[in-house]
Amino acid sequence: MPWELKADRPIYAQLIEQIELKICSGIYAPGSRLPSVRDLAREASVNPNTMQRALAKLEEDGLLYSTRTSGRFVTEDDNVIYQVKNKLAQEQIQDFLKKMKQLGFENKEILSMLKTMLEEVKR
Amino acid sequence: MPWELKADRPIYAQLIEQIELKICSGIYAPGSRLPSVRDLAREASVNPNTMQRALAKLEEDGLLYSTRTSGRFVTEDDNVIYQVKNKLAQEQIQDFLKKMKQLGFENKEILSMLKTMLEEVKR
DNA sequence: ATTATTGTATTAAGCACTTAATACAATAAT
DNA sequence: ATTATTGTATTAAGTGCTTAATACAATAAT
Repeated sequence: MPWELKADRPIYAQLIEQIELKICSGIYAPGSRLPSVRDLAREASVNPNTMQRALAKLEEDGLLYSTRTSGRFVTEDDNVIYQVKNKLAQEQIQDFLKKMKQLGFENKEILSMLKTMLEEVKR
Repeated sequence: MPWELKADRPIYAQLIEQIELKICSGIYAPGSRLPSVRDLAREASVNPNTMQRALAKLEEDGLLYSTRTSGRFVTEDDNVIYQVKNKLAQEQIQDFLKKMKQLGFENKEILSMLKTMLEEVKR
């Protein structure tokens, strides 16, 4: 999964989101080591400072921790990850429902449109 | 519905979205006149230039049109609105599903979580 | 005709984000 | 001990967003 960075939002915020996703989905496994700031920055075609900023935030949230020179690691605490994963999911659902209702769709419509989309994606 | 503007994204982009929503949901009815740029800007606590920028974009998309001095109006073309409404809905659904899958949820889970949330909101 | 209101354009300043270049601090590897 | 790699910090410059102040253009209302 490559890095997807759009210009309509601060890059550091997008980096936070995408790294969060990779941790919650297990792509970055608990306890595993991340590439170095410099490597991650190169990978994402981003300035190291920008990547550092994103990582610092995730560290603040407890998803990552860093040791002085051996690198930066995903937390081993499964519970922290689980909590974040569910928090993000709840937010996604609520935001989605809010937007759809603002657009003027009813619960039934939302559900049926979603089901339709799920069927289509299967194929 | 008041104006909700967060600091994590360009204001003009948020204005575009929210006005789009109001048009698609009929809060701003087809053919109806919008408040003036200055009034809208005051209403949203935003600089007139910023509001102007958002309106210009919506005009470009065909949702609005302006006459020199009698103001700015929502298009009378129901079809244009319908198209935009559905395009936005499709985007919402796809983005939502993408994020949820990246988080590691299966179709079944997504559907059941959504249903649960819909039940809760009812109350 | 005059006035007020509309959309529109311009210029300048402040701010946050981003990049760039560089340096320092700590320690694992040698 | 030395070296390389790690995270971290600093300073400066460029860019885009936002605000502010102002002016102009067109026309509906009077």
